[in-house]
Amino acid sequence: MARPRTPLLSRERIVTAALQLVDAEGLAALSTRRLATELSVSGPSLYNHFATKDELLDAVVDGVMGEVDLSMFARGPAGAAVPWPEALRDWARSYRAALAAHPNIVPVLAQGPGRRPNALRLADAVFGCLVEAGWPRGQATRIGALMRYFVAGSALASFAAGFPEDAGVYDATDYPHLGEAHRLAEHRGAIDEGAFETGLEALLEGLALRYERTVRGAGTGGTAEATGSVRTTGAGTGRTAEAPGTGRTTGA
Amino acid sequence: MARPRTPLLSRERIVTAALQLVDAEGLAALSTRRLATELSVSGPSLYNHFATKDELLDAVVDGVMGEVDLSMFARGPAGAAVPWPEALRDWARSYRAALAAHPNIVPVLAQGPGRRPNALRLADAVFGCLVEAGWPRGQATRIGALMRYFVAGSALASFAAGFPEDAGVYDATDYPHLGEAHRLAEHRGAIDEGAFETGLEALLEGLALRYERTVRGAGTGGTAEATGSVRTTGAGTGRTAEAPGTGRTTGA
DNA sequence: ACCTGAACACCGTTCAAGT
DNA sequence: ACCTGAACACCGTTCAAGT
Repeated sequence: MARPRTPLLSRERIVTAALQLVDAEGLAALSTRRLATELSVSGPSLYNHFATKDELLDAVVDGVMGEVDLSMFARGPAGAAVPWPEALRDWARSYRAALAAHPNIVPVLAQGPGRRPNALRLADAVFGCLVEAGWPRGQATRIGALMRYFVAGSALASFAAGFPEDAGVYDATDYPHLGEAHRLAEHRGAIDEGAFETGLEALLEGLALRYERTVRGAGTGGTAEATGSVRTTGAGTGRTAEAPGTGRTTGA
Repeated sequence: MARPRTPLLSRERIVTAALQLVDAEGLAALSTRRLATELSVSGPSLYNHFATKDELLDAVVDGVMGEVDLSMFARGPAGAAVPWPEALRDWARSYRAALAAHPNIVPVLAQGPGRRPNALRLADAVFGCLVEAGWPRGQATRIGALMRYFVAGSALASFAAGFPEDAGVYDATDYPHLGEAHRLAEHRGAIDEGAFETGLEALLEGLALRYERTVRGAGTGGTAEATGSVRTTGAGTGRTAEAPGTGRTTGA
C-alpha cells in the first residue's frame, strides 16, 4: 500500500464519517481507531489530515453550526431589518433544529465558539442585530448568552426521555406527583418541542417588556446609537436590578 | 496487603474524590486508574464498591443534585404555599448555583433524572408545585422542562469564557460586531450571572403572562383541580399555539 | 468482604518506513 | 504527500489469588 495515486481520505470525508458515528452511537464511540476502521484505513492515517482528535471534533462541531440559518439578521434590499424579536425567534428555531439533529455533539458545541468561524459568525450576527435595535451593548451580550443557554439546554438531551419508562421507578411515597412519569419517554418529541416553544415565547415576551422599560422608555428610540447606559426605570418590578459590574462592559 | 482490618475505601470517599478530580481537571481526567491512584489504592479496588464507572458517575451526579434547595416547594405551617413564580425563581437560583459549582459534570447531569433519587425528588417537587398552583399537567410538564433547559444551559459552560482572549481572532471584516469580544473572558463571572438573571426574569414574566391568559383567564381559579384543557384565548398574541399532540399528555 | 497483580481488549499519538 | 505497522503510555473491566 503506502501512498495511493489518489488520496483515500480528505478532511471532508473524515468529518462526515465522524458525525455519522457520533449521531449513531454517541460521543464515546468516536475513537480515532474506530473512525479509521469505518473509513477502511489504518488509525494513524487520520493524523495526515488533523493534528489531534480535538481538532477533528472542532471541525465536526463547526460543520453543525454552519447549518444554522442566519439570514434573518441580514438587511433587506431597502436596508430594512427584521424586528429583533422576530429575528431572534426564527434564529432560535433554526439553531435548535440544527443541534437537535445531532444531540450527542451538543456538550462539545456548548463550550463556546472558540476559534470556530461558523460559531463566531453566529455570535456576531446575534449581537449586531440586538445592538442595531437599540439594546445597550451590555444587555445585548447578556441576551446573546441567555438565548444560547436556552437553546443549548433544550438540545443537550431530551427532558422527556430522561425519565425511565419503567413505572416501578416512581414510588408514590417518594415521588407523589410522578405517577404518570413513565409515559413521558413515549411522547418525547412533542413534549420537548412544546417545552421549547413555550419557553421561547415566554423569553421573548419577557425581553419585550424589558425593552420597553429600558430602551424605548429611556428615549434612545431604537436607533443604532445606543448609549450603553441602562436606566432601570423606577416603574420596573424591582427585580430587574443589574448584575454588579456589567453595566457597560465589553461587546459581544 | 489484601484485605485490611478496616476497609480502605467507601462509596462516599470514592464519590468525594471523584468529584474533586472532575472539578479540578475535567471529566476526561476521571479514569478509574487515576482515581484509584488518588485514593492510594489499586485500580480494580473500586469495583468492590461500584459495578461500573457509570454507576460511580451516577452517584457523583446525584450528590450534586442533592445540594439543590427544594424547601421553597414545601408548605408552610398553616398549609400555605409560596407563590409559584417566587418558588421557581428561588429554586432556579439554587439549582444553578449547585451546577455552576461543578460545571464539568453538567453534561452528564443534564441527561435527565434516570433512576437517581435526588433528581427524581427535584422533578417531583417542581411538577407538584406547578400543578397545585393550577397549571394544567401538560403545561406543568413543559415548564419543568424549559426551566431545566435554561438552568442546565447556563451552567454547562461559561458563555463569556467561550470567546478567546486573543484579540487577533476577531477579524473586523469577518465579524464586524465582535471588536470587544476578546475582553469577555475577563468579566466572565459577572456576564454569566447577569445573563442568567436577565433570562430568569424574562422567563418568569413571560410565564406569568401565560398564566393569566390560560389558567386564571380559564376560570379554574388556581385551585388544585386543574382541568388539563388549555383555552388559548383569542386575546393572545397568536403565537402561543400549542405544539401538536401535547394538549393533555402525561404528567411530570 | 475487600484488596492485589496479571491479563484482555481497547484508547490517542508518535515515528520510521514505504511509495 | 499520504498511507502503513510497530510501539508507547494510557484506558475499563475481569479474574484468580490472597487474607
